[in-house]
Amino acid sequence: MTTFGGVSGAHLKQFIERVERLEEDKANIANDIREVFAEAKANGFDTKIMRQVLKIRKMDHQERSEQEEILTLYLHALGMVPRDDTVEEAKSKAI
Amino acid sequence: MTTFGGVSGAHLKQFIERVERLEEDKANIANDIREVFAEAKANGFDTKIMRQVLKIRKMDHQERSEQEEILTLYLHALGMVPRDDTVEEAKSKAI
Amino acid sequence: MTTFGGVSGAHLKQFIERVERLEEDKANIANDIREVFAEAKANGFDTKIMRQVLKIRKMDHQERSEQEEILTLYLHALGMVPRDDTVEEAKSKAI
Amino acid sequence: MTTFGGVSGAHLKQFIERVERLEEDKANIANDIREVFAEAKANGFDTKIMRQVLKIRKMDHQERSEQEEILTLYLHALGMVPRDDTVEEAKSKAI
DNA sequence: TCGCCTGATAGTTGCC
DNA sequence: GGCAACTATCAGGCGA
Repeated sequence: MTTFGGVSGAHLKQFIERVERLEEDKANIANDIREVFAEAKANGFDTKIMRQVLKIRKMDHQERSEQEEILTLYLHALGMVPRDDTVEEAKSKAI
Repeated sequence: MTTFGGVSGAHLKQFIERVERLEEDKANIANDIREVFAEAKANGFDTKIMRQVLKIRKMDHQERSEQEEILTLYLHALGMVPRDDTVEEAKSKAI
Repeated sequence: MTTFGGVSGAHLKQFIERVERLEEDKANIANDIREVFAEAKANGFDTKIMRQVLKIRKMDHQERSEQEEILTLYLHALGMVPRDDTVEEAKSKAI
Repeated sequence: MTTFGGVSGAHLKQFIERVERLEEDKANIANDIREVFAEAKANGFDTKIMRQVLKIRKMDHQERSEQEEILTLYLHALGMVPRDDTVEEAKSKAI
């Protein structure tokens, strides 16, 4: 294997190309999102407001995640290591 | 269908949720990219250099795209509306 | 000196106004640029092509900068901390 | 003079380079602004809040400009073509 | 002239 | 904690 200063060129190339493929996928999805907004706009929706809605919903989810995290902390503090389904159960009750 | 102020809630919800699903996919891919960098780092590669390599490769691609675009612009400016294969031909000569 | 909550109003005002003056200068230059484009357009030049030319020239400069940077990174990675004139020498050979 | 398809290369080059010089100036000013923020930060100011202050002041100016514009419109509508100092006088009274 | 759309800019998040 | 990449917002330019 070709190496320069102890660096494997082939191995490096693998990593570089994996990142490039993933970034291509990410760019494609970004395009898809743009298309959804365009379609919504064509249907008379205000994209700026849609973005605000998305932001608020995201914050809600984050808040919920933080609450779940706090719940887990409490359970640990109480010596009650939560099984996943316990947390699920607790969450469903909390809703 | 339920509407508020002439806005279809159901229709809007469709768009919002489509965007949310796509953004979730995008976030997952961003995570994958982070993991690839972490793995490369664990294999002794310098992520700073990797990022630089990626940046240069990206700029190369962009520059090629830009130059193809300006070629098309020139052809239009000269009244030579390019058929696709004409552009392909010109590009291959330019290389 | 007047302070509110330990914040010096006068001192803050100095900074704010310096930024505002600079932003005014920046806006003026943006206007100058617009005027140059308008003048070029009045002389029959296609501004779209001009912008494309500018973009490519900018990318050329950036790419050169990026490549110099990665050369420096590589030299460091190889334990060859570059003196400035060494880099200059290497770059001139690379050209 | 060299021309391609009726396009003067030399003339175009003049415009391109004028724009590039102006953009360089603009970039320099942007750097200056960044330095002012850095200096303010080093003096204990919160740059995020500073930016908000700047935004609010900018909106105030815009609001004032709009009011001046409306005043001018009214004066015209009344057959009173405003001399500049008249407007200045009216504005100072309005404050 | 108005609306769209792309490019510039400001803000946020993640990395070092 | 500072810095850089990325994202979202905004304004100017273009075409209908």
